Amino acid sequence: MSDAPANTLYPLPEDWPSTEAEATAVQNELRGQVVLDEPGPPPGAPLVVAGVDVAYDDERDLVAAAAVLLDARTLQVLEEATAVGRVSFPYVPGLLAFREVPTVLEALGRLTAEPDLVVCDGYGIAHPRRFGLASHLGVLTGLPTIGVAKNPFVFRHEPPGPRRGDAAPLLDGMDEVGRALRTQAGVKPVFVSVGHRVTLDRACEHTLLLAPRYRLPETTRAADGLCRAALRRAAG
DNA sequence: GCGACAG
DNA sequence: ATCTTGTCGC
Repeated sequence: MSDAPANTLYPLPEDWPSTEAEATAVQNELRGQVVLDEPGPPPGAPLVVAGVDVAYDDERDLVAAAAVLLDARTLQVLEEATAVGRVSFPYVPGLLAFREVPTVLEALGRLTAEPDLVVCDGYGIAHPRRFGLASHLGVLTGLPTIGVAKNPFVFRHEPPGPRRGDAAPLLDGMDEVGRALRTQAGVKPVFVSVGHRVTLDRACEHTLLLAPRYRLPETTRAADGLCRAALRRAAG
């Protein structure tokens, strides 16, 4: 019972860093592996989309991750997986991946099917070194990924229009690295960016299709509920 | 030096 | 992220 199934599908790199200096060096090294010239899975197609999220109990040094598979067309949950581990990295803005990725990879590896797209909490290339959580998870798994964040990070933006689907660019100089996207009329936008192997246009289309009723994508909502439950179960 | 800062 | 009750509204 104490032996978890080996994660041969999405192994954690052996040179996983433990200091901030090592972590930023890893980001600068891996950022070149992000693929930005693939369109990614077509929005509206009968895809299997994964949502991943993590919950923490710093007091007990516990972290719980969840990976959930949804039918992109019906938004019904197809499969759920969780993993519990120790908090291995402090929260440092810009280094979130080193806190979340190890346990997320474990949860993803426990799924019996591979998703066509992974939706992450946080940013992809809209990041100080263009290598946020979603891009990191994409490069390590090879899967198409996008980031849907709840709050602004390093890039400012104009307020998007009031209607569902309205968006405003997150600009890094001349580059549009993400979008503030209104998923519900009159509700605070979410912040979408490309992770790996998906265009920004499609990332936003997927986000809208996954959020027909609430501000956040159903993938994120499902994963959030599951990792919180897993954490409570692990903590007591 | 000071503030800002995904989860 | 997390600490946290009730309350307004569909």
